[in-house]
Order: sequence, then C-alpha cells, then structure tokens
Amino acid sequence: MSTIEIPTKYDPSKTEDKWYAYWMEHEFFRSVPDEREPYTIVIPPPNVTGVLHMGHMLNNTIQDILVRRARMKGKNACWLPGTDHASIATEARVVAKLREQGIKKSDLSREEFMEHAWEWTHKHGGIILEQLKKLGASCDWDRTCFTMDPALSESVIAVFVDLYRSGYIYRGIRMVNWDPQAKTAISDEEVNYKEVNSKLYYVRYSIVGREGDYVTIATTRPETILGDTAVCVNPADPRYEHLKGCHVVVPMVNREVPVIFDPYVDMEFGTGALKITPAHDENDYRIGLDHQLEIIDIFNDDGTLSEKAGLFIGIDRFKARKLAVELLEKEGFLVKVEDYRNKVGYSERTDAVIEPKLSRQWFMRMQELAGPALDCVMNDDVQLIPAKFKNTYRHWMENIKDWCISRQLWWGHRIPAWYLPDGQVVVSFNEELALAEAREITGNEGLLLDDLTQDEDVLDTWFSSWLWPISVFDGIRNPDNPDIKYYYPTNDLITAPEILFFWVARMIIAGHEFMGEKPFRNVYLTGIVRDGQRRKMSKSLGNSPEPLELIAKYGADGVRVGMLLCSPAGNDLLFDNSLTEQGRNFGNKIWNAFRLVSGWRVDPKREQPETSKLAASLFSARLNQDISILEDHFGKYRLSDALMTVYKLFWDDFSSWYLEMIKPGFGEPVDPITMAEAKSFFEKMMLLLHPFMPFITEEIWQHIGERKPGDSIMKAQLPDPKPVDEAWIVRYDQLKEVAVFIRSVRAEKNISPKTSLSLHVVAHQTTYDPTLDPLLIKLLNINKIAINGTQPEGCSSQIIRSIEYFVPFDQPVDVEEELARIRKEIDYTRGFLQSVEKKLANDRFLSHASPQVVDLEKKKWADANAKLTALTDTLERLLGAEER
RNA sequence: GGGCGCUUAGCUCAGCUGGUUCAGAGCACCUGCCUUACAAGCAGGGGGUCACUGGUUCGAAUCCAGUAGUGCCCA
Repeated sequence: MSTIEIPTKYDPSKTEDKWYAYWMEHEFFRSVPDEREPYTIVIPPPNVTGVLHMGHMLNNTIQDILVRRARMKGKNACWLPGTDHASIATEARVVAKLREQGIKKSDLSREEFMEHAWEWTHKHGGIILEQLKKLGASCDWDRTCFTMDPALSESVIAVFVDLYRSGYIYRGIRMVNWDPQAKTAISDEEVNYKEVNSKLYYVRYSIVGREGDYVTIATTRPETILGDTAVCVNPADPRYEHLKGCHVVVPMVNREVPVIFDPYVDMEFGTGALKITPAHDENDYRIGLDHQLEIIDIFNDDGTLSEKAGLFIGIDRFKARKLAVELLEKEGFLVKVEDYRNKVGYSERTDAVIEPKLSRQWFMRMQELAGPALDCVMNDDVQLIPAKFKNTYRHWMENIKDWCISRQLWWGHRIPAWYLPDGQVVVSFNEELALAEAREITGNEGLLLDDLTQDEDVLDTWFSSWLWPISVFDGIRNPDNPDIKYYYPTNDLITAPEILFFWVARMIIAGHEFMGEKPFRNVYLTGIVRDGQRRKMSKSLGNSPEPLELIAKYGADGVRVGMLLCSPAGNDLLFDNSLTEQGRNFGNKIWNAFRLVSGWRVDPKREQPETSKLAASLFSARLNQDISILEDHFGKYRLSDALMTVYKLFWDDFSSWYLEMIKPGFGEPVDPITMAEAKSFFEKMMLLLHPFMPFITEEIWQHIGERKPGDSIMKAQLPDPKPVDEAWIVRYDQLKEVAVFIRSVRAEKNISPKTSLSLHVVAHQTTYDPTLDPLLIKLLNINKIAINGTQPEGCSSQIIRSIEYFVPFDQPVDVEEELARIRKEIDYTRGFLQSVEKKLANDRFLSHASPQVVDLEKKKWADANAKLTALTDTLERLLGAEER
C-alpha cells in the first residue's frame, strides 16, 4: 500500500459506523456467564424523556473505556444498558403532549392515560440508547432493561411488600414538598433551593381586649396569614412578656388565635414575633403539634386557595399574595415592606415553587437500614473515587430521614395497597392475593374484588432504581439465577456526585438488604460539564454543544478524547470545543503515522541497520515503562492521566523519536526486521489506545496485520507490563537532551538541518557511553563524534550529566555572551553545591535523615562538583580564547 | 447559621507516606520552518514568592494554626 492511496486527513465518518455495525454483527458486546472473571457495569439508566447531553457523553465515555479495557484484559465484560421511567418527568411530558392535542388528563381514565404514556415511551424511550451507539458504547444491548419491564416491576412490588411486612414501610401524615404543577409530593433531593429577591411584609395583629394595641410580625408569605392559628414569641423576649395569655386577631379573616411562647423563635429576626401556619411550614407544623394548634390547610392541590382560606378562593397563591397585600394595606394592617433575599425551593422536574404541604404519604424507615451502607463506605468495602466524597456521604447517612416513597401520579409502579370498606389496608403482590388476605383479616368470605380499592399513588422512581444492579439480573425474584450469581456484585459504577445520596446510597442499602452484599466495588464520581465561564451546560442556557453534531464534526474518537482530557475524577470539567479539536488532531496524527509506515517498501534482503536496532531497544524500554504507568493510573481511576500517558507515548516517543530513528532514506526500502518491529509496536499502541479511541484503532489494527473475517482489536489482549530496562531509559533521556542542545544550536546560529556538524565530547569524572552514537549521527546530521580529544575553537558547548558536548561551527563566537552564560551557570551550581554541603555538614541532618536521603545528597554533591569542574574548565578555555 | 473541600504557569490540572537539579503536564503564547507521514504539522523558547501570615522540622508546595477568597452539602 502506498501513501498516495491513503488520504492525508483522517475521516472518522468513513470508519465509525462501519466498525460499530461490524462489532454488533459479531456480537462482541455480548456477555454470557462462563469460567472467566466477570467485569460488570450497570449503566446509570437515563430518563426515557432524555436526549443525550454532554454529561451523558462524559459518563458513558468513561464506562466504555473501563469496559473495553477489562475485555482486553481477558475478563468477561458486561455493560448492561437501560432506561428509567422517570415518573414525574415523563408524566409531565405526556400531559403536555396531550394538552397540545386538546386532551386534559382529568378527562382520561387511568388506563387510557397509561396507554398514551406507553405509546410515548415506545416512541421516544430508546432514542438516548441509540445515540450512545454513535459514541461507540459497547453495551450488551441484548440485556437492555427498562425500570417498568414486567420483571423489574415485579421486583419493585415484591420489595415493597417485603419491607411493608417487616415494618419498614408505613403510612403517615407529614409535611412534604408539594409540586402544585405536577400535583405530587417530591423528595427533598428533588427540590432546588434558589436565592430570590422577595419582600418582607410587616403586618400588625390587634390584641384582643386591648383596643389599639398591636403585635407586628414579619412574613414573606402574607397570603398564608389566612391559615394562621397562632402568633409565637420567644419566652425570653422582654418585649412580649406582657402578651402572656393573650389572643390576637388574624387580619383579613378576623380569627382569634392565641399568642404562644416557644424558644424556637429567633428574637433577632424581623420583629421577634412569628406567625404560625401549621399547615404550610415545616417548623410551624412542629410548633403547632407541641402547642396543639388548629391546622388550617388553605391550599388546593394545584396551588390555588381552598374554601378553608375563606378569601380568594380558587385564586392562585401568587395572585392571592398580591391581593392579600392590597387588602392588608387597605385595612391598615400593613406596617411596612422591606426588600429581602431568601431561598425558595423549586421543583427539579417542573420548576414550580414548592409548597410545603401536609399530606398522607407512604414512608420508609431509613435509619436502621442505613447502618451497613454507611459502614461499607467508611471502611472502603465500597470505594468512592475520589475519596473526598466519603465525608459528605457520612454526614448524610448519619442524619438520614425517612423516605417519602409515594407520588400522586399515574405513570410508574402503582402502590400494591388495597383499602377495605372499613378503611383497613392490605398490602400484597396482586389483587387476588390482596383479596384473600382481606377475607382472612376480616373473616368475611363474602368480600369481592369490587370491595377493594387500590391506592391511587405510584412509587417514587428511585424506589425502582435503587434495585437496579439487582433487578436487571432478576436477583430479587430469582436470587439463585446464574446471571445474578455471576455478575453481582458489579465492579464499577460511574455516576454524578449529585445523586450520590438519593441513588448511590440507596442502591448500597438495597444491596445489603436484599443481597446481603454491596452492589458495586467502586463508585467513580464524574464532574459536572461546564462551559468556559463555569456555568453548568444546559439546554435552557443554550451553552451546550449538541453531542451528535460534535461527533459528526470531530468523530466519536475525537470527542471521547476531548471529554477525557479535561476530566479528572470528581472535578468539574470546563468543556471547550478546542478539546475535541485536540482529540481529532490526535486521531490525525495516528493516521499519518500509519500512512508513513504503511508506505514503506520492504527489501527482504536488506540487513537491519544498527540505528533501527538501537531504536527498538529504546522504544521498547519506554513502552514497557508506560505500560506500567498506565496500570498504575487505571488502578487509581486516573483516566485523564492514563490517556495523557498514551497520548505522549504515541505522539512523542513513537512518532517524533522512534519513527524518525528508523525512517529509511528518501526512496530507500526498509529492512524486514525493522518493518516487523515497527508494525508490532504500532499494533501494541493501538491496543493501548483502543479503550479511549475504539474506532480509529480498529481501522488501523485491521490493516496493519493479517486479519481474518471476524477478527477484531476488541478481542485482542492488552500487552502485560514487563520489567523496564533502566539502562536504555537513561541512554534515551541523555540522547534527547543532546538532541535538544544540538537543535537549539542550529536554531540560534541559523544552521540548516542539511549542514552536517561534528560533535566533540568530553567526559568529566565519568565514562562516555557511545552506544547511541549512530542515532546521534542519523537524527542530527552529525558527521563525526570525537571523544575526549582536544577542545575545538569556536563552538557552543553544554554539559549534560557530567558529559560536555561541543558543536563547532564556522561562525565567530560571541565570547562575552558565552562567558555570561557560563558564569551564570557556575553561580547557580555553586549555590546549589553550598546548600548541599550545608546539609552534609549538619549533624542533625545526618542523624535525622534516612540513609537513602543522605546518600542521595552525597551523590548530588558529587554530580554538582563534577559539573562545576567542567564549567570552570570551559570558563578558563573561553578566557584563554578571549586573551588571544 | 452548621459541616466539608479547594487556592500551584494566561487556562485546566498533576505533584502519593515532608528529602534529587522540585517547581511539572497538556493547552494557550512567542520565534523559526510549506524538511519527501502529518501546517489538524515540525523544531526551538519564555512563563509561577506553590493565596497570605505564623508555627513544627536539619529540611515545607507537601504537616499544624490563623486570615482572606472560593465552591459544595445541610438547615
């Protein structure tokens, strides 16, 4: 093959789809339990409503790298994909879509609505997984799961029944975060608090029996005055001592309510008097319970005011706030209004302002279950990467609250609880079993299915995803099946720190509770993808590139490299297109190296030149060294560093050094041994790069050796780390330094690379190793190397590790400049030598420091001393030259 | 308000249990090159009081305390 046939630019669009189809066709992603060691990742299931965004790109690139690497290390790798039904988000989408068609949810029966929802899911649910294929994701697609698949749904119901029967699940009245738009309770974790500009209204309440006397309270929510059932002050507050036993009149509704005393009230805030609305504030509710206050719920489920409010009935809460302020002002109760900044909770799903609301919900007791889940993270049985998240994790687990698991929605797993006519509840796997149980507990054999009413609510989506690593292998229903026994516990979980608590922690809890074993060994927490201004990338901000367009422009390999270059674990990554550009450029570099090698003509009779033999020894040593470094980086999940290691290995050591060393002269053929070595090195590097850049490496791997149909780089084994020959590494580094010296001399003195130079070498207090001389001659256009001869006139010199190198040239030397440079170096070396001598003369250093450190200092002294001698020699020579 | 983390080159970050000439990498920048794989490239180069102050130590970017700035979690 000649270079003319291969284009000079690599075009990913010509290879990526082709190889993905090939991998699929040959089922290389498929995993079936066998005798090999398993390596398992379950995907964090994206929402069915979702489309691929930059966060997914990062997250799935990392998963694919780990899976592909494990596969190439001989493990039976299984990456299990799937999606999540996302109750609130999906239901909101479906409701919105129906509304567009003029259909109201309330006009539909539950069954009809579910049909629409399923239709929507079937149409859109798989999109994101299809997009992942463009990225090169090597998931076992045959195992794709959905949280509402029959098997997974049954698992969820079974777990609910089990936990109910063992007393962990209960029904209770609590203050919940109510989303009036979605008309459902949501969990604490789904509330985003944002700081907003609001107003603090000062309102006075007249005191019963004391005409003209008032107590003034401050509130940000004057509309909730309608639900006030007390005014509270701190018992230690002297300003309000006289109110003991008094009642006040709630403005607008003219309700008489007591003044109560509770140390909860902050005397510094506002006026020190607090209005109490037990139905609409968590703390007020608690105070209300303590003081046995009346509870008046003034809101409907949609956030409008209810009849209980007495005023503004049917009006939205924000509109009602305005009206309340107007009314208060008109009636003379409004004292003043101040600007105020406070934090307001918004629904993560609908962005509606959360309304704290009392309601009857299903809860799960968490404290006891959390114990093992906390321990296993603290003792690294489950390892968090980076470990800094252990602190946050502990803090949360030690203060864990009961989990509100019911949602007032239709889309999701309906709570398997049935109510009897007398209000009793039975929890069971299905209607029939529930009926049987109902008959048993009531003793009424005449009960019929129609007498039972199933709970209307569905379960929190996390109540199914917390089982994900188990239920995808059917471990809840069939704990002894071969899949769960083989793949569980999984190895790595790759996810975002944002869901450490409400997903990761709960999975760990579920793992211990239902499997008696952690669900995964390592949790790699990725950063958040941000733009250059550190803003989170989002659709609404419009600052996020469209992932598929990026892939089309730079290739999946380029995008993968770009994502990874800026993503140390746990750190946010500031994404910029220039990074993907760097990734694309790297692909092009690989491509052109391939063009070069594949363009060489082999002459089978040609002997291998000494230079190529040396080059192989050097590169082989470096390769082995980097393979070990890679092992280390992967072991610590430093994927960015791992990539950078291979990046530099390929670009610098392989392309810039090795290929230049073995490159045949223009028009000349290459010998068969060198060609074979070059191809073998190239192939090894494709293997090392494959997890990062699956497509280009497959393309080149297929061309660089003899392949049969069905062969793939995916099935090849990664090279194992071998002992590194340090002697070659030392020679290699010395060679590089000498080369840089000679090149900079050429650059400074404007000497063309075509002009041949001679090199003079003087070894100071050491022996010169001439092994690599042939390479110096070839790489740097040197015509001869003179060792320890007379020092030539008119030359540049440099000392590299006690060896002094001289490059003579025809032009006159600027002696003054040389002298200044040498003197500067002498000063520096003297200073350094002195600091070392000071250490060595210090008894306390000698007695405290370890022997290795002392030896090291002695060696530093010897090296510096040798260098100083050489520098002084040079100085004297230059001074001599100047005198003449 | 409580808890946790961070601050190293213009940018993004490494720097493991204090000890090489320890101050690093990539990108960006500057200079010179269309050298027969690659200008999506090649060669060379500049750039930092390791946030500040104090302490421990023979020795501190590294350990400790305080200060300032900044971020996250919880309330």
